[in-house]
Amino acid sequence: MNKDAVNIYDIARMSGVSIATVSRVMNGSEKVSEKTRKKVMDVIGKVGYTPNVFAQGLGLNTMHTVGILVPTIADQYMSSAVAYLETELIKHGYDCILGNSGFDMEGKQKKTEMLLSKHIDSLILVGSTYAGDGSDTNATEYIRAAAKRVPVFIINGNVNGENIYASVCEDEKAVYEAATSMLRRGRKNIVFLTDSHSYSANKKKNGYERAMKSVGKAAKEAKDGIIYVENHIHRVRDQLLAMENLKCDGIIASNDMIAIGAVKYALAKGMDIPEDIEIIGYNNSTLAISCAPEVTSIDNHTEEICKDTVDRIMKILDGGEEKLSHKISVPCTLIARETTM
Amino acid sequence: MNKDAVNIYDIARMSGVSIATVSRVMNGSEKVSEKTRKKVMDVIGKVGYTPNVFAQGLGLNTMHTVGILVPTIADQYMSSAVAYLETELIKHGYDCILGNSGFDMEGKQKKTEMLLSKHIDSLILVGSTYAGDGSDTNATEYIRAAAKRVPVFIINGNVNGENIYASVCEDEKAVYEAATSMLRRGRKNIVFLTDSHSYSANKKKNGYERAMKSVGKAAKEAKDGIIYVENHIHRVRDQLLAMENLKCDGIIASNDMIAIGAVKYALAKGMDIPEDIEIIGYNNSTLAISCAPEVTSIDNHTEEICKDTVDRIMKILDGGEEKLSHKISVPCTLIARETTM
DNA sequence: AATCAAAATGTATGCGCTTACATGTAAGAA
DNA sequence: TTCTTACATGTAAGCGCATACATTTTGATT
Repeated sequence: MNKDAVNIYDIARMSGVSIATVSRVMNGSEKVSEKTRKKVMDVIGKVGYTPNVFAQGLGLNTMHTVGILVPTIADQYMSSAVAYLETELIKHGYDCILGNSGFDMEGKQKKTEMLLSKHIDSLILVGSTYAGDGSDTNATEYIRAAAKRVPVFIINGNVNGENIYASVCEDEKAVYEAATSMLRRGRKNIVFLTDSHSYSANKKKNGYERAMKSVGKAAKEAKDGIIYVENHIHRVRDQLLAMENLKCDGIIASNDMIAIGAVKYALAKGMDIPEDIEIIGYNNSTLAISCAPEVTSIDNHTEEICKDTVDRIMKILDGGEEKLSHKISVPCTLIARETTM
Repeated sequence: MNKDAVNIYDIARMSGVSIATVSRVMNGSEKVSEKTRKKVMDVIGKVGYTPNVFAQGLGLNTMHTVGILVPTIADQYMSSAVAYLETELIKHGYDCILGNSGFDMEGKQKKTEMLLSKHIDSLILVGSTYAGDGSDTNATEYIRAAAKRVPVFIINGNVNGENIYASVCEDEKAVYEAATSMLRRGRKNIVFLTDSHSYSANKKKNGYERAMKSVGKAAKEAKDGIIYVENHIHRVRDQLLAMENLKCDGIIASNDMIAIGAVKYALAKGMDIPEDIEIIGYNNSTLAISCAPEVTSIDNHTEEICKDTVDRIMKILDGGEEKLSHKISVPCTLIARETTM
């Protein structure tokens, strides 16, 4: 069906040179006289030749392509990250192939295989480097395997190993500070809502627990303040409404979707926001400002992290094997809105 | 960097057969004795051989890959469409390559080239088949060019031509009915908010205009009810607030983001929703329920359309050249929530 | 004009795979 | 046992390109 028809031999014949010369022209080699270059380019311009990437790849074993793996693209955070990454990669002449893995190990593994089989030059994993069930045992095994083939970059996840590089945001600190500021404003019962056991979710939980302990709560009490919910506005609301002895005046959520569920809960309870209850979301996504009241949220600088990640990829791919630090951290920023005092 | 090392010759040698036999085993040819098949599979299982897709593609000129082009993946509608498409394509053994084109013609054209150069078996365009400025002159030229190479499928867009297939939703009708129902409830001043000149946006505008005319409004008046805004919650709100002589008791928006901007406007004005003003969004996305009050929205059945599109692609790719209708329509559904009576 | 270095161009090989065609082999028929 | 046939396997060509190496051309120098 896809018939390119015109190949390098055609161009060579039509412009009266050898295929080597055509190849040189295509690749901008400097060992071509201006005259023949022009001659060849004219022919190409006329008949519209595009090199066959398969043939190129076969010889060079590279396709100038980066694979991006996300658990699901139908998520604000993921899709915006992909958009940033793609924009940045294009600038450097790289295309990207997307893999939508789902949250389960098997999907991730299969999609990683798929991407590798397409001879990507590097692999980017966005978020969720853990299996959905929280197990970590061999969850990272497939990542290490991938890293034997191409450099692997992880955005907001963490796996140590040869040829693996991570860019993370300081989630632990951000949640700790958010919780601490609530405490400072006199909140007594703060809970943390999350739907995930991902690396990043765990960091947030740690930040929450640390803040709770810092005001004298027992470890168990701090842990009990963590409530697992589904990543769905109405389900969060309903789950909280169903918890009869839930008494809280502060909520921190691991993403904005959940935070909005919390807002709906508070509204359903007839509480005043932020007087009766403060709520802080995460990711500072469009969702945060779509709600009324608009939700205070922690911005994790996705764009910055993505840009930085691409820069580092290029350092490895283009440039020499200059040593890169295997992990960099970016601080988060609290964006105050109407759900906090 | 990416060293597969083990190739078909290795496997052939290790299992004491010819490369042709290995190839037959890999491709499930029936002309292989059970014994040798097993022998080869054992070796493959042991050393982990994966065929080089370049080499395969060179010979076969297909990569079992479909290209998906979106103006931007950082958009609820687009990203969910991509997720549906990808899920469906995988089931049929096809991978997908994503192209993020931007809304301008040049980007679309370049990205289309990129995707085609990757030897996709088919191209899917999601939404926005028009140039951002509303011009249509040669906007569709690149699509027709692409269609000469592979079958092109358009989701929620419209281009006629050989080898081009479109799946659209009945936007015109949906908006007409939404507006009509508002009118029936006694609304006098209904406006339509949009940020786009896309095919689908134009259909919605037509539906609005038709509804207005049906209650005796002049053509000009109907046209004046269409207000162009930016696709950003706060900017929509501010733009509406800035229109001093805007008096309306009904708003229909071409997507949920804009609808929420309208909600914010109404709230800022101190209006009661839906008593003083009714608001209807479009796409029935997560945004619609993230707002308070939750926004009535028109569901355009993205999942259904995507599934259907993939089915049709497969009919063409796998099956024979059975004739497909070049355009199918799916009706929309109004999901009533708190912003309408 | 003769010489030589540098620049331009051409030739030929290999990348890993699929597949048409050639060859070999085992089972059934005579 | 010998021939036939169907089935199993092997051989080799070609997909389109980049590139090392070989060859030719150019132009500067003597």
